[in-house]
Amino acid sequence: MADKSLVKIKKKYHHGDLREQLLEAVRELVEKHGPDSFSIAEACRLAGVSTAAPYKHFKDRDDILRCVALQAMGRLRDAMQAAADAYAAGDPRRIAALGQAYVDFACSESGVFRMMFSLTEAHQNDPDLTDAGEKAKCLVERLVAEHLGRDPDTPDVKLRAYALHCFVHGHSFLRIDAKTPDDMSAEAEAALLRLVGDAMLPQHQRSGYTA
Amino acid sequence: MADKSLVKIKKKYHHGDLREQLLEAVRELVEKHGPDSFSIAEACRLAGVSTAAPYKHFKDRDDILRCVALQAMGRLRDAMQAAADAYAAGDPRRIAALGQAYVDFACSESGVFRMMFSLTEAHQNDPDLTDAGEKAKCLVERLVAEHLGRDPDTPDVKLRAYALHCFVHGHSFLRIDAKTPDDMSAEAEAALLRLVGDAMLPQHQRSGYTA
DNA sequence: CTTGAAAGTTAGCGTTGCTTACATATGTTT
DNA sequence: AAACATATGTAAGCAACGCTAACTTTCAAG
Repeated sequence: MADKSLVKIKKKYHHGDLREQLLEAVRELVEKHGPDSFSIAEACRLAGVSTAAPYKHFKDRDDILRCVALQAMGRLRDAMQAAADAYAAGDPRRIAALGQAYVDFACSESGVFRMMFSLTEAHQNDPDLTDAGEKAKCLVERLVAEHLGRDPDTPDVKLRAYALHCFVHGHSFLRIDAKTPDDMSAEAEAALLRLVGDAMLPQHQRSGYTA
Repeated sequence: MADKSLVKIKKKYHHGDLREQLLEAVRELVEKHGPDSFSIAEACRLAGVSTAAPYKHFKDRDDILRCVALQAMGRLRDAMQAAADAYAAGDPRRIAALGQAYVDFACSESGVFRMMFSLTEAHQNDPDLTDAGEKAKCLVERLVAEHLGRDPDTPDVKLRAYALHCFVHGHSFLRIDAKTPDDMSAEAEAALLRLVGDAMLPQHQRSGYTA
């Protein structure tokens, strides 16, 4: 019997760590039941706490989702950074690894990934979220610029970085929606990333790497 | 005072056209309040009907969303077909127009577009929806094959068609999430589509067209 | 006409998000 | 140690929601 929940139910009157435990509970529920059909009440039951308790730590439902999304963006950015760090500057595999990290995150946390991009208008203008998004964009632009051997502020570099983002973003969504052709294999996916990388980053082809 | 609702409230006991009017009401509400925060009850109020009435026409909430999504996919496909038909076979602008139609649909109906791709697992395996998706995919593959002067069943053609789909899909999502760089202008968007088209469809560059 | 199906209604159940009022634990001050 | 302020929990309750059951109205076929 696999109970993989990381949420500990409380023992004492004061939970001690309810805020984090609630976020974790919501994360698990979003992952299990999808972003729409989760309820605060269910998360409370998971944490063994009354349904009014969350409102000592969060403003409302949207605030909880905002925090979960914020944590997720942090994890995504860390994963991308780690993937990029695995290769030296100038190595063309660096960009592919970055994209692969993005896709892998979407697949392994499809619920929260979908949630991150289905937030209400109230969330759209949230400074924390837009900030995290901006940082991720800069990361990609820096790597693309480095890869092309150009300045990150060039319009063309920004456009190419954005195009790559569009691609991995779209592919991520199509994958978790199971709309990718005949359940694409890992090899086919790697080939796809390579094809797009080669097509969008001309420098790629002239380098000495072949992997 | 602009009341753009197309929903007519009922006059007689028997509405006469409740099913379609409900779908229209839901479409408007999804567009106005987002895919998550709409309620059947509100749609009923719009149509001037009791909250129990919808269940004579639909199984449940998910069934309603399924039908709205199905109609939307029809509209999307029509728009893509029309865009493609605007140019002769072999004209490179054809593919760009196809992509532009996809993006335009996403922008003009961002609510339902988002909804189409945030359906529950129950929807994922719905034959009608997967069927509509399959048809759209074939349309793209046919045009890409035609454009490359190759057979639509080539793995490479399918891969390139899928890559293009990923790109426009991702761009659409990023646009309606207002995550596109500095509110990209129409010209910049056209340049983007051209860049990606040129990069992904080598034949493009060798053709005589310059637009 | 009668009658039966189709398509509405009202009433109500259980769940949800959230608020208010109250209870309990913790830490600081005196 | 006593007392208070603060943080954090509970209990009870409201309005809205999705959905069902049972009843009523309309319409069309026989």
